[in-house]
This record gives sequence, C-alpha cells and structure tokens, in this order.
Amino acid sequence: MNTFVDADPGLQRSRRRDAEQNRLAILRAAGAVLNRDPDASLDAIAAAAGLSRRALYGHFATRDDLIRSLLAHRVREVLAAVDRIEHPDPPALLALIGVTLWRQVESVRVMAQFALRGPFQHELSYGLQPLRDRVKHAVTVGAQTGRIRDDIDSATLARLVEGAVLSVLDEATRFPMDAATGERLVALSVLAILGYDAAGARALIAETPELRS
Amino acid sequence: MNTFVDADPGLQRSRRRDAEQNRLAILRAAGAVLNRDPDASLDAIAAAAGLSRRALYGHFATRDDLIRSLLAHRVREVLAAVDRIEHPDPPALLALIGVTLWRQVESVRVMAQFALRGPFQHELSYGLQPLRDRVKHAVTVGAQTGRIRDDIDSATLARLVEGAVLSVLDEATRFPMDAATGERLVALSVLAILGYDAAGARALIAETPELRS
DNA sequence: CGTAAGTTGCACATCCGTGTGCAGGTTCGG
DNA sequence: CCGAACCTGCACACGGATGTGCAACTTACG
Repeated sequence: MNTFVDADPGLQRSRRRDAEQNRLAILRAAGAVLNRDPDASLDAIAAAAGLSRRALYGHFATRDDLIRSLLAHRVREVLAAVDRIEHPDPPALLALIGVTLWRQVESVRVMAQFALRGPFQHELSYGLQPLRDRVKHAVTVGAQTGRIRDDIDSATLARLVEGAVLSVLDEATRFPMDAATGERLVALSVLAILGYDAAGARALIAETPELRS
Repeated sequence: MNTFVDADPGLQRSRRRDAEQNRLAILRAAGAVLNRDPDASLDAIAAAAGLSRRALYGHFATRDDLIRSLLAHRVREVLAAVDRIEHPDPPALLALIGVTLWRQVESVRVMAQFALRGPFQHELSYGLQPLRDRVKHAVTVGAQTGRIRDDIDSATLARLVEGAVLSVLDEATRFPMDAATGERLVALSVLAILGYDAAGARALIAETPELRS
C-alpha cells in the first residue's frame, strides 16, 4: 500500500515482489474491465486479475482509491506520450496527437468514460488540462496562420477535435480494426474537422513523414 | 398501464385524465434526469416529475418498463422527424438529418446513452436501424456519385457521421449554445467528415435553402 | 528453513435501489 | 355528492455491492 518503502527499512522486511506484480495486474484488469462497463464490480475486476476480491483490498483501500490510481496512472502515460510529440505545423501536430491517442486506446477510452460523470470528473479534467491546452493552442495558432479553419471558435473547435478522436476510438472498439487503419482514420477525422477536404487531408498526411506509419 | 383503453369500455369507469398527464410527466422527467445520469434512481425521476416513487409504479411495472417506454417513445419521435426529410443531394441530406437530430438533442442523447451498454442495446439499435440504413445509403450513393469522399469504407463513414453529430450534441450539453449555432455546427461537422473543406461546406450550406435556418 | 508478507474463504454489517402490500387521504368524473 | 381512481407514506423483503475481521493456508525471501 505504501510506495515509499525505502523510507524506513530499519526492522521491516521488504515488500514482496509478487505483490507489486499483483497490484499491476489489478490495475491492468481494471482498465480492461471498466472499459467495457464503468460500473463493473470489484469482484469482476479481481477475477479478471486472477485474484480474490478480498486480496484486492490489500492493495487499494476502496473502490474509489483503485479507480483514482488507475486514472492517475493512465493520465501520466498518455501525457508522457503526447509530450514527446513535436511538429511545427499545427494541423500535422494535431493529427499526430490524435494518432498517439489512438495508440493508447484503452487508456483514453477509460479516461473518457470517467471524465463525463462520477466523482472523478473534475479531478480528471484537471489532470488532462495540459493536453487540452496544447490542443487549444495548436488550433488557435493554426487558425491565425491560415492552416486551420477560422469559421469556428477555437475553443469549440478544440473540443470537436477531442470528439473526433473519441469517435474513432469508439468505432474501433465496436468494430475492431488493425493499427494502420486506425491511425489513418484518426488522422483523416482530425484533419476533416480542422477544415481539410479528403484530398487535402491525404496530401498533408503524405507529406508528413511522422504520419506515414 | 394499459394504453388500449377503448378496447373494453363496458363496465369499467374510464381512465382519469390527470393520470395520463402524470404518466407523461414521468416520461418527460425520466428523459431529463437520465440524460444527466443514466443510472439515476426511480426516486430521482419520480421527484423530478413531482410524484412519489410509489406512484410511479402505478404507471410502469418496473424500471426497465419505464426506460423501455421512454426509449420507444423517443425513437418514434426521432424517426418521424427524420422521415419528413428529403433531399436529392446526399451530403445535403445528411447535413439535414444531422440538423434534425440536433433539434431533438435530448431524445438523441438519451438514446445514445442506452445504445452503448445495458439491457436495451440490441432492442434500441434494432429500432434505430431505419435511420442507420438511410445514413448508410446516402453515404454510399454520395460516394458513388463523387459528392462524398470514397477513401473511407462507407459503412465506417456512416458511423463516423453518427459520431460527428453526437460529438456536437455533447458539446452543446456541456457548453450550452443557441439553436442557430448548434445547427450550423452540426452541418459543418457532418460535411467535414464527409470530405468537405471549410469553404466547401459553407458553400454547400449557403446554396441549400433548407440548411439556412 | 523459518518467518513475515500475501492470499483465500467465509462471515458479517452496511448501504442503496428495486419492487410490493396496505391504510388512509385527495381528487376526478359521472 | 358518491365512488372509484389515484396518490402518499410507511413498512417490509430482497438482491447486489462495498468494506471489514479473522483463521488458515501458501509463498517469497532472508
């Protein structure tokens, strides 16, 4: 339960290694199960992790604690992945961000599910703020430089870009598709919302090496 | 409970008029409340309708019965509204359908919420099939006649159109917007996904009188 | 190999929502 | 104005999920 083991190594015996494995297994199972049903019981999650429900309480005090940990974990992953992306051209940058989110489908979807309702809404959207800011900034700059449509308020357009990505992720969940198809669809959808027609979007993808998977 | 009152008027005294009012109030309240939280309790719904929970059971046998009635009701409304739409040009038709759905935000959103998970998924998607078929057909024809992009499989594109509409409805729920803005946004989003750039979409809207609100 | 960490299974209390029964009140409608 | 239809408030049974306590077992690790 306490991550700071090194703090007081005095008389205590160290944390068992398999316990940490189980903790991760639970988080992994929680991601998978809650993605299908955000109201799934702890029993279902524990079972999916190959543990008993009782054991779960050895790692997480409450259900909320588990979900909170899961979300925090996934938010870190996603933000780290997005942070690595750089591109001078706003629309290309946004398409790249979309593609990156596609590669983290499960994390993104589970976050989206808890971002709408439940006790974690605000906490979560606070954690995702950096990502949102980046999208908004890219949209704004792109609109000013004429690379992105300016007939829609940039704050709104930024949220529509979010929506476009989630839309494709939903589609992928209901009708499984291979990685290449998914990435292409995300890029096309994002560029479409940003104001590119089909040919223009394809051209931009073709001339952006990072978008050629 | 029984809608077919006229069937056996013999010895029975007729249904009280205010009871039917209450039934409708419950359905209306259910739509509003379940839109915010699909797991809201019957208590919350009854309260929103200005009735006691106990009275609710006089109109609907079970929770499922209530939700089923609500969805059936809304599906009928939406399908009827969409049925009235006609337009020879596929992209314009799809934009019009989107705008019509926008005018039924609450119904559409509540349906979307129960279309994903829960016991009504299949039943609901069965009821909405005519709408889906129409969208798919328009997309297919549009792609064949060169009015709509053909670089995305038409079944997939049809579902992305759905997603685009829902995306705007979500946006409208979180950041309320006036009717005109909403209709414009829906039309632009749908056309964007169909392969139109910003200018092209605006042009198509301008030359389609039914899309000028 | 011994000990502590970890897991299991069970029992139990608790909470919350659903669905039902019933007595008593209010209101519509003939 | 009478009676039936409707609503209320309360009680209760029930199921499902959460969270806790405890004894017994298994496993990792020094």
